[in-house]
Amino acid sequence: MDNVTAPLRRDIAEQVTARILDGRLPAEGRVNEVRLAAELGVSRTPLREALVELTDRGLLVAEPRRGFRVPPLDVDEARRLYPLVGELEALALRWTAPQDLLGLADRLEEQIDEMRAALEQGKELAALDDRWHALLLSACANAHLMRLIAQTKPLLKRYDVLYFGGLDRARRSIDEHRRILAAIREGDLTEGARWLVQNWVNGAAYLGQNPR
Amino acid sequence: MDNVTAPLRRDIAEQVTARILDGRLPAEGRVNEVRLAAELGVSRTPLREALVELTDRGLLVAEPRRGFRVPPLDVDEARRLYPLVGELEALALRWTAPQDLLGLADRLEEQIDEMRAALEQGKELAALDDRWHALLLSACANAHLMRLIAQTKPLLKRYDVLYFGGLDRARRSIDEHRRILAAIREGDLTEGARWLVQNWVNGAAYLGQNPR
DNA sequence: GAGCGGCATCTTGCATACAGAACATATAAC
DNA sequence: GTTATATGTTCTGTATGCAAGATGCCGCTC
Repeated sequence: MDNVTAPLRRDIAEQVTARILDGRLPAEGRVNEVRLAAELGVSRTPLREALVELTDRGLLVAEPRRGFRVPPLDVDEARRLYPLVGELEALALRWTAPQDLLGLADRLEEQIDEMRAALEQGKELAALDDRWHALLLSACANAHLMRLIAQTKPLLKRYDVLYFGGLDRARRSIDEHRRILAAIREGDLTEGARWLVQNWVNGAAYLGQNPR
Repeated sequence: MDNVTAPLRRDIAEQVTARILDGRLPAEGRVNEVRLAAELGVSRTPLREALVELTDRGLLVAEPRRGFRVPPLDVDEARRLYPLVGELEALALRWTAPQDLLGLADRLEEQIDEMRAALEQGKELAALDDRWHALLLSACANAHLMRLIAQTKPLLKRYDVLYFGGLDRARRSIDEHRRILAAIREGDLTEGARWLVQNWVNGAAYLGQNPR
């Protein structure tokens, strides 16, 4: 698919994103361009292009003459981000052709079964959950909406460390997925969208207390 | 407020955006970095940072080893963008504190009156319309949603040239604004959001035929 | 006349260089 | 002891340099 060599700033943006999400670039900390460039084995030029990109997505903030900073963790921000992603995904669901969704239904069900199995075995569900939502939205033709979703979701990952859902949350989420699937099979996308929003709003409900 | 000097890429991004919107950088055309940098009187480094930014916002596309291109005009894209902006603004309206909206009501009404006066004098309404929507959303506290809106709206401006609404559309739009304001005063944000979506969806309805 | 190959040129992508602003440390004044 | 100031260092923001891939032109072949 991608037969041409991707520009370096793409890799760099991913690596810097990973460092922000796992805390190697700590919240509130400033980004030292020369040091980071050295660690990544690249020069400052493509690094800065990547940093500009991440700034536009909200993963960094730029302060003139002071470079780039990792924004502070803010539970209030997280409580707003979960519903935002929920509404964006709901929109994408409502704007997907119902017959395309029906074509995905069997695979969506399979993945729900996999999640139940993983839950019983005590495995981590986050990756499976991401995959399910990605499949659900895979038929949405609104490229710009999909771009907004892709750019917003990483912001949430910063708060996964605060996330104390446990089994309770997992069971509830799987149940919500089943309801979304049922609504799709009945052709009621409005109902499906409602449960999709719920799925994300409930996610926010399981956020921990103020982290600082 | 902004007592520090803004980085050069901010100005450049604005100027390049202007050139895309008014056609000095034509659709389908490639961006020649050395020429554009010379015309703007800057070097390629901050120019490229600006181009990366605009690419992330969808105003440009990047092709590896071929630089940046202005994406083609696509009426289907426009027909999807108008409702998208509508839904985003509706979300912002629903997530604004009702009392804050009430505080804006008088000014919103004044601006509607200005628009009516401008309409009778045959003046251009686009700028007034932009200002009204900006005021309407000015109290929304969801920074990330506001960022998405700010990044998406410029994409629409590319299609203003295709826009043949005329007086009919203008009158209808002003009426929709009045209904939004009435809903705000009644405290019915759901109803206001519905009309706000309508306002944008109707905008798309006035798009011209296929441009190519 | 149409298609193809080779060569010169142009352009991008990345690396490096440099000037000025921000920062830190230490010294001086009170 | 605390605050202010001076100065050297660090870091960012922008400009410039360079190598490799893309583009275009010319002539050749059929």
